[in-house]
Amino acid sequence: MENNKSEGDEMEIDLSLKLDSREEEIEPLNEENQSSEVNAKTQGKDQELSKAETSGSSKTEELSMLQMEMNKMKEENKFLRKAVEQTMKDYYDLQAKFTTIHQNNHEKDHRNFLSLSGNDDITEGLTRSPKILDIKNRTLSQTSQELDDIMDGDQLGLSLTLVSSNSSTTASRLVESTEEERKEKIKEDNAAITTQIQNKGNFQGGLTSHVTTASPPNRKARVSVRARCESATMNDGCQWRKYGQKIAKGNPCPRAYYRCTVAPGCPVRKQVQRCLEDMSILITTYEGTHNHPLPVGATAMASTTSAAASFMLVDSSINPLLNGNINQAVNFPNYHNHAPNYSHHIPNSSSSSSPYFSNLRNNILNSSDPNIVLDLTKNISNDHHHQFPFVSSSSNSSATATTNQLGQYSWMAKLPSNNYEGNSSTIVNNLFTGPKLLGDHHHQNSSSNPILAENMSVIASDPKFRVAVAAAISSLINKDQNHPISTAMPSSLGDRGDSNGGSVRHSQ
DNA sequence: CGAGTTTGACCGGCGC
DNA sequence: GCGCCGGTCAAACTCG
Repeated sequence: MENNKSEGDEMEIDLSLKLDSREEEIEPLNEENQSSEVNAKTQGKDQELSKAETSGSSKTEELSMLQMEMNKMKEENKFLRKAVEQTMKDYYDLQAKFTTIHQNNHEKDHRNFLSLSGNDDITEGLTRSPKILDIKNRTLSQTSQELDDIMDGDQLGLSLTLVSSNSSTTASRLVESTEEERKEKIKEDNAAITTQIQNKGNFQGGLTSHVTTASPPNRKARVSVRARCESATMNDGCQWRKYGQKIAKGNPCPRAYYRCTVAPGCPVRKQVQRCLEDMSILITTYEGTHNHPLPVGATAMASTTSAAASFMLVDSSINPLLNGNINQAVNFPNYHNHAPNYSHHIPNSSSSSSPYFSNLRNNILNSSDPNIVLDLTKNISNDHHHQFPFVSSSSNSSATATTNQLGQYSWMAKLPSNNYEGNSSTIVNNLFTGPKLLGDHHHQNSSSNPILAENMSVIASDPKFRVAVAAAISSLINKDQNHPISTAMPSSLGDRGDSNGGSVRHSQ
């Protein structure tokens, strides 16, 4: 199977995802067709097997087997391609909104507060939006209080905080700080730009991203991920070598230093440290950009990383259509099947030259030193039945992926089996069926759409997703700071364990 | 024996 | 200038 190399180059995403654009053009996505195709394939496979048993392998059978393999790959490619396209499209939209907010407010009050509440009810979304927007015109303390109220409230589910700081706050200190400390930091920093995207409702996972910028220029962007992880490190699909360990001030837990060993001279490093307040939380900080193609396992997450970036950058307060609509925040394939009017912006394949990308990057990079902390630890451990089985079973993740590419999207496993067997489009569409469902879910009854609720929590609690989010942002920032040699850093695939794809001595 | 880990030493930035 | 601290180096060690 061949990669669509030209497209991969343009998309700035490692398309060892094996997209087949030609097939895509010839066969527009059609769920019914896909279903019938899949059925036909499975039937054909059975027939092939029986033939092989009776008459042995012949060339014809071999050909048909290969053809089936090819068809299967085409299906996967179709799905992945949709995912990438949707990711890019949504990303542009979100970036544009972020830019607008940033420009409108950074002069008066360097703080923006965007909210993506899980309530998808558009009516309520409209009522919430003015409230959120009004924060921008409040005093700093008022804004901080607002932030605290929201963060402390049960509505907190998914949040993104972008902090543009003039202080000398270092990334490591930021990592070490607790949630309250970070909030405190936000309060104290008059130059902070805070973008908070929230998803209330039953989204169990919390996600907080802080982009902290310090004065010294030319510092590498960093992305820190706070995630619950029992193992020493989280598997992000790359190979790491530990080169040091230190006891950092303020945290008796040693901080381990790793550097990427996938390619010699790769500048990417990461720090791993346990959270002082909660030893079950692992803080992983990435720095630098890979100077090599990512491993196959890592590139499989490339589309997810973009989705994650978009996921955090939605400005629901501007666009009522986006309000509380997780589906539009996360770029999952075929979304426009449900919201055709929203698919107005199919991304230009040259993302690096896109003004949207440039603007977004500039917004962050203008602050000199972007550091991002992704906190996805909230409410995750409290609801174990929402945990996706792959999270705790690291090796299962990749094993599933070999069965089906969809297996790499661990959150899909919560879908009804009949959908899963049907086709990927149905799976995705059922996963996020739009604002209406989400809103109903929140305001009416949690049982109104238990599948959706589970899927939401699964997404946020999946370590892969967390790392993917970090990778997306890190990649975005580093592309401007460093030479955009590679794709998102770091891609993730699976939890730590024996799935590192290399020597057992390779650290993850 | 090679690759990865451990751990004390070293270096540079920063604040006082 | 001095000390603190984060980050890195590299020799010794461990492991398969």
